[in-house]
Parts: sequence; structure tokens; C-alpha cells
Amino acid sequence: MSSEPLTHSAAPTLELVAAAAGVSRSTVSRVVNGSPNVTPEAVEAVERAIDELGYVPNRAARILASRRTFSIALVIPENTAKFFADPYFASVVQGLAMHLAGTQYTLTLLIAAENDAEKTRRYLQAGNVDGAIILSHHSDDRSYVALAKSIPVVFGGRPMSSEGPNPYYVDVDNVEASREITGRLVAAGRTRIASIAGPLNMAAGLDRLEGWRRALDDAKLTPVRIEHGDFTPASGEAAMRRLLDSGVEFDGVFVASAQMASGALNALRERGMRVPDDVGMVTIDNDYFAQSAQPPLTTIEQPTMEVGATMATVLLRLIDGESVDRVTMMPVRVIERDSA
Amino acid sequence: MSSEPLTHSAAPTLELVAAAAGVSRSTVSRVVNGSPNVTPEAVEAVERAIDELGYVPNRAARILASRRTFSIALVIPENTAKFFADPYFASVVQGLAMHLAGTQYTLTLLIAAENDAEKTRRYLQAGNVDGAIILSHHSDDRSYVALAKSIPVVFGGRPMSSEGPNPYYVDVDNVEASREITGRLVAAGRTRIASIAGPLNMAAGLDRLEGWRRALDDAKLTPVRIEHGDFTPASGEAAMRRLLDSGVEFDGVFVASAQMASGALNALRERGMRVPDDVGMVTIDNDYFAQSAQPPLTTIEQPTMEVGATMATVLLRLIDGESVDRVTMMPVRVIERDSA
DNA sequence: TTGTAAGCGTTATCAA
DNA sequence: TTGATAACGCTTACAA
Repeated sequence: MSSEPLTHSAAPTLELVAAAAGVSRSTVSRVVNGSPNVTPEAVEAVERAIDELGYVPNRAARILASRRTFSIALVIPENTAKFFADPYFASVVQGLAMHLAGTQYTLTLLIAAENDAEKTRRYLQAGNVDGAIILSHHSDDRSYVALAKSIPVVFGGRPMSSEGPNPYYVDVDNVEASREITGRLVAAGRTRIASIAGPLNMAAGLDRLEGWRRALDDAKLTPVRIEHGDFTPASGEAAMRRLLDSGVEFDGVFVASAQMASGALNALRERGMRVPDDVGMVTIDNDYFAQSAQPPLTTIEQPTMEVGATMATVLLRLIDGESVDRVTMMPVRVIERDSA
Repeated sequence: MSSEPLTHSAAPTLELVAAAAGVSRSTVSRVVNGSPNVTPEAVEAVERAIDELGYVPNRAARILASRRTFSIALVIPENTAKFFADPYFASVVQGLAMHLAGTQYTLTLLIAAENDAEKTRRYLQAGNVDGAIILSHHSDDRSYVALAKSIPVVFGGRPMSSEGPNPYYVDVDNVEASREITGRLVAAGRTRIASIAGPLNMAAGLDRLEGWRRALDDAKLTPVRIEHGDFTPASGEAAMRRLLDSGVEFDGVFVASAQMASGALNALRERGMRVPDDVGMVTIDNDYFAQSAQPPLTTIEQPTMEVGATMATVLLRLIDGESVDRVTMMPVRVIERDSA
């Protein structure tokens, strides 16, 4: 009772359009694909026919005949389970999707199951997509780096793999960004600066830690202590607890992501410590977590939407056989507030 | 210099597999598609050949020949710009994507440009997908309801449209949920209860407001005041400011989403009001916003991942021509904390 | 500039 | 149970 048969109104084919316009299928195809070698009259007639019939090219047929899929894969490793919850990724994907919406390309979401990465790899290599965008932090992106031998691949953030061809990627200079924002702590007079860092198997984790180190170096300060998290709020909270429990004294902390900072703030509050009164805090990402933290955090803003759009641009150029720089660095900016 | 030609190692075709296995293409096709009418020996031979050659069926060819696309569209209205930033959606999409990963189906992300919804509609009706999942709150989902005449469509949350065929959708009982959680405020002794509601052009906004009304009714309390937001933190903050500025006295507030509650909490804190000391607060969604709020909020937990997975299940059954209930209601549960 | 015709890699029908 | 063979709807030489 609840499901009636569906009326799949047979879509008009190119053949029908040709008949209606009084031309051959080739000509219709040319018009549809914007070939310059068609007389204005023919174009006119074809376009009218298309309009009247509501013709839409059959994607599969077009793909099969042209050997181009006009679709690109967005690969998300499954272990990045909380992927979608991360405002950074959310925004990058949004930028990506919106940019693509302005093109002929379609975005296919691919959750790469860990147990058989094989399945994903084969799908990608079987010519089902024209290119792939890999969004992950993890070091297990080796197989994807290799994938680049078969199809154009663009990474979001520098991949960790050392082998394989030089990957194409879009990123920000995490080392410089961290160094600069940690510098704000120094400028505020903090001398015992700790860090809640990201995982060392992610480039962002590694680089941000390095930036913190350099800032301390610049100021001739000694690193106080490092605790690691995985960029989630909960891990930031746990890391801060460990930091407090360790007994080391610190008056400043660089937290490698705003999400972790948010958690760290909770832990601090729990122990009665105040920011910036008792300890200064700076971080990276100007998302809701940084903006609505108590107090709002001095941080680094990344152009997340643009990162997504740029990844799309780079990939499309690669697909079109154009030459592109392997590395595209996006600018960041310091958002000064009162947490340092 | 930076981009070498790519070697698209020609993927082995079904034909090659047939040759290697010493059978016809038809037989290979049958094996690939799990037809029961093949001798074990043939299956064996074909499977070996497939393995050796690393054969993967060509999607386009398969789609073209079978008239099935094995792909479903996830339609996201562009005006739901902040879509990805919403933990609720993020989680639903995750559940959806992971469920689909276990099937033959592929998820195509479709950002529906507002200016030409036509483009999206055509894409969907041109037979490029087997079905569509519409994730939006808005009332402008009329065109999508109509879409259901052409292809199977499942909505996330009750669509607002009144015309067209009865839509299939997966949702939670927002009225009951809100009524129950608001009841916690009553149970805590609150008597002057306001609400920061969602937009009235979304079913969730409407229903949650209705639930709040009923709870007050149940307790013979008079509604104090309503301010509207759009489910984002910023809108919750603004709404709370308006509520405070209005001068009405209230000792309890039901905020229609945890994101808004998070913003509302900021506004309250800014004015020196404390939760739950001065005012009790309850909300909906047990995401990070509810969990890490100060204080953590008494709220309603929705099975977000399951909602996503269920939408996929319903859609696939529809595609397979099976009969499914128009409405699938998912259970929620109360998370009791100390904010009421 | 246009049309003809040969694929593209599958599935599906029909005989065998 | 298997194998020819004709679609599926489009692009693309090549010829005109």
C-alpha cells in the first residue's frame, strides 16, 4: 500500500533531439559540447529542441563514449571517523563542493574502509573517476600517494608518505603559523610555555609542534612540556589534565587546534585556573570553538573554504593536463584576542 | 615541468577476463553479478581470472546497459550554507555514507544552487541516480517533493510541503521530545519558562515549539516569551540577548538546539546570569555543544548516525521496489545533567 | 560545417 | 548452463 510503482518518464535521447531539430546526432552532440564548428542556425534549432524536450545528456553514455567521467572522488579514510564533526573539514568540503557545483563535475563521496583499502583503490583505478581528492591527516596515506600514478590526485594537507611520486597538495604553512601565534605568547610575557600538540603521524601535528619549538628558540626559552591529542576536544581536555597532573609549572600553552583548546579550557576551568590570568593560551583555527571559547582565543585563521576551492581548481587543471605547482600554500592570518 | 603525462594503465575489460577464463562474456557477467545459474567450475575459473587481471567492472558501461546507476544523490540546498558545520548533519551524513559503503551504491554530493534549482532537478530526473536523499530543513523543498514522482526520494526530517505525493521521510518525534525535555524544567520547579525556538519554516522549528507549548500546558503554566533563531550558535546568542532585553522575567528556557543553547549560554554569562542557579536550561541534541557547555546541558539525544543509515535503508528498499512505511520515526532519549 | 558509422564495456534476450 | 548478438545513448574519427 505504501509504495506505488514509479513513473520513470523516459528521458528524451540525443536522437530525439536530432530529429526534432532536423539535424544529425553528431550536430546535436557538438552543440551540447560547445563545439565552435556549428552554424548559428543549427545551434539555434538544436537549443530550441533541447529546451522543448527537456533533454539532459545521459551521463553514463557520455562517460562510456568519451572515456571521461566528469566526476571526482572525495576520499575520506574511515578511521577519520569524526571527520565530519571537524569544522575544518566541514568547511573545506563545503568550499570544494561549491566550487565544483559551478563546473560539469560531480563529487562522489568515498569512505575508505580500512579493512579493504583495496576496494577503494580499485574503484579509483578502474576509471570511475577523473581524479581524486584525499582528505586525511594520517600517515597511512601511502597507498593514495601511489594512486597518483594512475589518476590525478590532490591532497588536502601535506601527505606523510615519503615514497612514490611527489604529491600535489594544498596546505598552509603550519610551521610558520604556529611559530607566529606562539610568538604572541612570548610577546605577552609568558616564559614557561607548554604545548598540547597533535599526533606525530600527521603533518599538521608535526609541523605545528615544530613551529612552537622555533618560537621558543627565537625567544631563547626552554620548552616546558608537550602533551599530545588527536585534534578532538576530548583529547585536548585529557591532554590538559595530564599537563596539570605532571606538576610542571607553565604560564602559557600553545594548543595545536581550537577544538583541543576548547577541551583544554574545560580542564583548566575544572582546576580553577583562568585564562589569560593564570595561563595564556593561543591556538590554530578560527572556528566556533575559538570564537566562543571563554575567553575567545587568539588564534590563526585558515582560509578553509578557499583551501577546498583551490584543491578543486588544482585537480581540474591536472585532469585537463595543464601544469600546476606541486604545492599550493594558502595564506593565514593572526586573529588577535585576549587569551595570550 | 611540474606535471608529467599520467599513465592510465588500461583497465582490463570483461572481454579479457572471458578470454583468460575460457568462457564467454555472458558467463563472466553472470559471475560478476552473482547469478546462480553458473557451474562452480566456471565460477572458479572466472574468479581466478578476475583476480589475476585485477578486473573491475566499468561503471558507466554497466549503468548504460542495465539502466541502473547504483548511485544515489545527497541533495543539500545551498542556502543550508552552514550545513556541514552542523554536527547533526555531519553525523547523519556519516551514518549514511558508512551504510552505503557496505553496498554497491555510491553517494553523489549535490549542492543545489538556489538560482537554478532547475539544474539540480534535471540532473536528478535525467536518470543519473537511482534515488535521492534530501537533507534540509527548509520549507522550499516543494520542488523536491514533486521530484518523488520521477525517482525514489527520502527526506531527512519531515518536509514542509503540503502538495505533491506523501513523502517518505525519517525523523524523530520532535513534539514529544521537546515536551519531555521541557518537562524537566517543570520538574525542577521552574514556572516562568521561555523558549528560544527555531525558524517556523522548518518542521523541526515548528514541532519543537509545539512540544514546548504542550509541556507548559501539561503543567498549567503560561508561556513567557519566544525568540527565534536559525539553529546556529550566533543566532542563539542574539536570541538570548533579545530575551534578556525584553525585560520579561524567566527562570527557565527551552532552547531548540544545542548549538543555539551554546550561544545563549554566552549571552547569559555576559549578563552575569548563571545556569542553573538563576535560570534552568534544556535543549535538543547531545553533541559537543551540549556536552561541553558550562554547565553540561540536560538534553535530548537523537540517534543521528542511525538516522542516516535508516534513510539509506529506506531509499534502497524503495529503489528495489519493496514496500516501506512513509514515515520512519527514530527513538530519542533524555540525557539528564544539571542544567535544568 | 555536417553526416555516417564505428565503437565505448556492459547487460539482456534468445537459442542452443 | 552457456554463448551469440543486439541493445544502452553518446562521442569521435573520417568522409563528404
